[in-house]
Amino acid sequence: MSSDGRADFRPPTLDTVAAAAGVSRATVSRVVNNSAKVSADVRELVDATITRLGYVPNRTARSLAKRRTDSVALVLREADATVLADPYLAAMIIATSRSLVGTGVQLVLVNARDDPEHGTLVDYVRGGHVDGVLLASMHADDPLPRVLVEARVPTVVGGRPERPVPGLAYVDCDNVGGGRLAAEHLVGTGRRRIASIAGPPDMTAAADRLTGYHRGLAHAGLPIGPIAFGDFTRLSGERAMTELLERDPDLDAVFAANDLMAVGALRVLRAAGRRVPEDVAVVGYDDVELASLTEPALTSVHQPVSEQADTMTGLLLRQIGGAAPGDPVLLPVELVHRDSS
Amino acid sequence: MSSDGRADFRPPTLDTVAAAAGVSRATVSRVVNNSAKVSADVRELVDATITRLGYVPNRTARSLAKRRTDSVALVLREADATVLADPYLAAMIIATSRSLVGTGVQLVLVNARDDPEHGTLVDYVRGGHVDGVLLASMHADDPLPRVLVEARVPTVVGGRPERPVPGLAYVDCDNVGGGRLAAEHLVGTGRRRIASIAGPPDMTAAADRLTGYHRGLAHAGLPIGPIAFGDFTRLSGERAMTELLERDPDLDAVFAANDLMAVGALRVLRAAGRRVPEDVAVVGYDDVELASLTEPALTSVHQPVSEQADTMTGLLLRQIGGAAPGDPVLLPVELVHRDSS
DNA sequence: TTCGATGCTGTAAGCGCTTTCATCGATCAC
DNA sequence: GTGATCGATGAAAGCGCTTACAGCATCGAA
Repeated sequence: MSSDGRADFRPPTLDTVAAAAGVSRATVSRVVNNSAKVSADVRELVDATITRLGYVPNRTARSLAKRRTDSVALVLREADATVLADPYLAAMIIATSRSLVGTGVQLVLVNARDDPEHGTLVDYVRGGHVDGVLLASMHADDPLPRVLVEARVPTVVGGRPERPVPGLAYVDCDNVGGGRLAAEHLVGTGRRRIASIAGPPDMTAAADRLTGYHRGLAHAGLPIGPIAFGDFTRLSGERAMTELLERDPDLDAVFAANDLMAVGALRVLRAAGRRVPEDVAVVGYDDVELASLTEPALTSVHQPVSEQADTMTGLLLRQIGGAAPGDPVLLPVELVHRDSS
Repeated sequence: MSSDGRADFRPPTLDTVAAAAGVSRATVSRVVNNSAKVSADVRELVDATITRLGYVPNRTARSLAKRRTDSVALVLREADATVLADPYLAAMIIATSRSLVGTGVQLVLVNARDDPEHGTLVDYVRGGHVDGVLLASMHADDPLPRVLVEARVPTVVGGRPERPVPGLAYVDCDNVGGGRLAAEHLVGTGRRRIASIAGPPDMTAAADRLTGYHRGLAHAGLPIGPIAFGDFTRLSGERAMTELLERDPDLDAVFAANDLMAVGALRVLRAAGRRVPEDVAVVGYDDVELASLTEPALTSVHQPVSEQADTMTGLLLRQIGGAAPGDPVLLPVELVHRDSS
């Protein structure tokens, strides 16, 4: 009665197949792995037995024997759900998943900030359940990349780490260039009192965009307008925009460090009776799908998410294969002009 | 030279620790697993040795020995990126990830439609790299749930499967109720020529919403208005709305089976010179964040994503623990009234 | 005929961990 | 003092697979 529950069920193993086919385990293994040195008839026999028995190799056992799991972790370093709701991160997850298709490598999603102890993640990773780690959404003070490198875990970071870690590969988008692009665009369309909603200063992406934006203004000989900081959420964008309007009611443009905050700005501007783009031009960043759906549609700096994901997984897999980490990669961005500017 | 690459690096094992501490492997294992029968001083000694050596247990080996991986797969059955861009799915991924935090169970993300052969996924899952499977975004003809149940893989489906599979647990939201809610709301606000943008008929969520919508209209004694089908993408929503306007230029309301399509409808309506909600009321479905960001903000049927994810993982973990699959769960939905209706 | 290739196949030693079972003092009741 | 009991530890047998290495025909060349 209680003995036929699924707990007792055991799928066929290599031994089962070997016994049924009258060959050795090794031979079956060779057939399964398409190893060359098996005669045609034996291979056929074994194949037949495999399908007859419905045998499926046990990946865990294989991993143990080969010391390789064929899976990589994507770890997101964000504390709360609000930030995780950022469509850019979602896009990153999906893109990463897609770029792994066909490689036989599986994606393990790890939300690390949520772990009770900090050590857990490193232990997990070092515990050998994944061959390598993709790191996204990092903050400046994060010790993780260094720890991983020291533990000799193949690692690729999405975005530039705060300070260089020797032997750490990363793939960044040209945030400085993007910020500058935004500034130049606004200047180029005649705006002169440009404000900015910056992202959290502890994230290099945010800092770099701000730097680029400053350079763009400086290059045009314009003074740096008021700046308010947000945390990449829409709500923080609304707060920042409100603050900016108070500080300079006559501003004629605003550059937000991501689209979500730009959307917040759009709302506040509308509520304050400003017309976009007539009175105030708005430029966002990321170019998530949302940007094309707002009213007016948002001009935004496009990030090549898929390309970034592809590059990251490519570097990681090469590293897992034994190659050196390789140099940092910087991907170009471009401005997508829509109705808000 | 070439012999000190990372390929040759081997982290300490149980044996290493045992030898260093002068005890047996078994004892170290007991300490690591907090098994009770270890004397205090030995435990202390072993703990010290562990930290000194920086030992981390190898999860793969443990999995093999315990026949348990402590990870589950979330498989998404969608072919192309467009559909995967649906924020509802993204929310589902994040929510699932979050609901697993603290359980010690890892999430493996599998995008199954992309696999070259259809069999691969089943093999992967049966291959024992995961203890169970969460299935999302399923289509009617999908044989996967039945296959999984037959292979005795603990499985929980998100959404109602097309036809009942004995021994298959699923967690659905009340789509019939939601459709009805939408219809009643529109009727209740005086709309009489109500059209609908339905989702793909091969997904039960879409079909059920349509059913509920029909019932709501029937209950109010209203005729069923024109219906156009989309595939849950915004573009398909635009196409559908265009078609509906042609078929009935005087319609005064439209119910879309998800928010993305509702957004598409909003655009087309605006382009056609209809005011929302004055001329045409619009109701969406899912209540993703986007719904509150459109202009006008979208009335939508709210789906309890987090609750669904929590329930699914709960059921799955129980099932992995040996419990019976349990009865299907139906979660209630509610209408969130905003400006578009 | 003999020897060395050559090509398959089997043997067996791991991979690093868990867990049962046996062992061995120490403790206790009598 | 004796046997029963108990708690802590070790020995060893797996978990299911890979992969040297060895063995054994078979074949061609000398």
